[in-house]
Amino acid sequence: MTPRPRAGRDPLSRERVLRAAMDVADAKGLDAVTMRRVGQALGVEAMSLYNHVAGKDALLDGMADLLVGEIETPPADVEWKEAMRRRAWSGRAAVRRHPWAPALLASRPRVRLTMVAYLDGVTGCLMRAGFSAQVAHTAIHVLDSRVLGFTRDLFDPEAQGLPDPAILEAFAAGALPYAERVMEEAVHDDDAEFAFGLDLILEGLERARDRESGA
Amino acid sequence: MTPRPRAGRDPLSRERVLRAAMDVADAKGLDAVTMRRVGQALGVEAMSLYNHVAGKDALLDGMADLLVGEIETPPADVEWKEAMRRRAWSGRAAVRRHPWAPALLASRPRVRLTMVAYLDGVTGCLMRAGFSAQVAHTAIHVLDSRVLGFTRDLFDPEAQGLPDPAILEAFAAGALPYAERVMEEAVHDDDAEFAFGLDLILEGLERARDRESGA
DNA sequence: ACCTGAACACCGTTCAAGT
DNA sequence: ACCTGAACACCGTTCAAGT
Repeated sequence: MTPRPRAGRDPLSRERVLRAAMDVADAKGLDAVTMRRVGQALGVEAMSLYNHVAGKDALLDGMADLLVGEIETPPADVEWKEAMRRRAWSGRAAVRRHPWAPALLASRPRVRLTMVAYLDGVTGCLMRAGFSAQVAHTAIHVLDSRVLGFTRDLFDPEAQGLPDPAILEAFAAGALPYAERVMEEAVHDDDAEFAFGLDLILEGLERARDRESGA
Repeated sequence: MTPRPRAGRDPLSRERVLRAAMDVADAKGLDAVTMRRVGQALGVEAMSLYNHVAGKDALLDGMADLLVGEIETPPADVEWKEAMRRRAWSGRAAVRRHPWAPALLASRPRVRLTMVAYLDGVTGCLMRAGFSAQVAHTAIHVLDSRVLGFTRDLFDPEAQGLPDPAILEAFAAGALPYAERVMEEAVHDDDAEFAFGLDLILEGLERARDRESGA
């Protein structure tokens, strides 16, 4: 006697809306993700989506969150290089599945909690392996742009506008311990970090070159 | 007796249209770049822009080109590390001036000639310093995402759709000699390159860590 | 509680018309 | 040769109305 949802169709949900949006993006590109078209993919009018998503912007944020969620998080006891490799390859595979990912992530005006959580995981992995907060911070900038390209100076309180309240809550709850340590312990000299990361890569390149021609 | 352009206003031009679009993006963000608003910034109706730009997409491509053009190209006799640093810092400064740059570059569906030319310059700098095409190729992937994030596998003929005819012309004219050598000489094993670049960075990080804690 | 239809302001683009 | 006004199809979003 419970009122059945209309003939054969599964009921809408935030999850289903976001998945449909990702499907549309996979099939026809990011620009094809319109409220009307996502609705159409679900057999529903565009306006129905607003019952499950605040608007287009929230829909895009939700897609970004699901995307970051597709990156494997290796258990804490995996050796650090192996863990970094798994994450990197997993992120790369996600971008392969969803070629619109870099454009989407680059277009999001605000850092999302999912992104900070992801970076917190990376930071933790490095710091448990003996990296200082300073070097871990640089490592993130170097490694991350390599895979997803959504790194900004997440840990610099002055670098962004008003942060997502959910991020502040997570910090207050102690849910992002490594991110917190980076904020407290690392010197936020953007230029120095950039120079450091750059030299680090350049030294690696030079060694690779000499190894190749020398041996 | 030459018919004067309308009272006081400079005549429109492709250059002026693109500059106005960049100004709008600088001031109000990339989403604010609409034909109507760019026209407004020039004191003109939106439809006038079509006399100087094929459409919105061409306008965005033009913005991307101007952006890449803002990156300094050091003379060929500058020592390679110094040249790489100058380019990197210059690109970084461009992104600082135009925060919408990563989103714009990530959103362009096709590689532009300006981008290939830029990468050709980088490749040349490295190869003149003794790098193999293989290592130079990897170097580009590693270095470039660090700064602008527009690297894709430019040199793999199968990796993209139909390339811009202007790019093919430039190749045919021998204007991109280093890009050509990379296409011919480098093995296009994307996975192997990714692994190599990743290990290169990881080794660098490990060394930085040991240097810090050891000394 | 969830979905809809009509409406509004805005978008890219076409085209015939102006000068 | 360049600019314009009106028009078209499409967009995100609001809101009153349906069930």
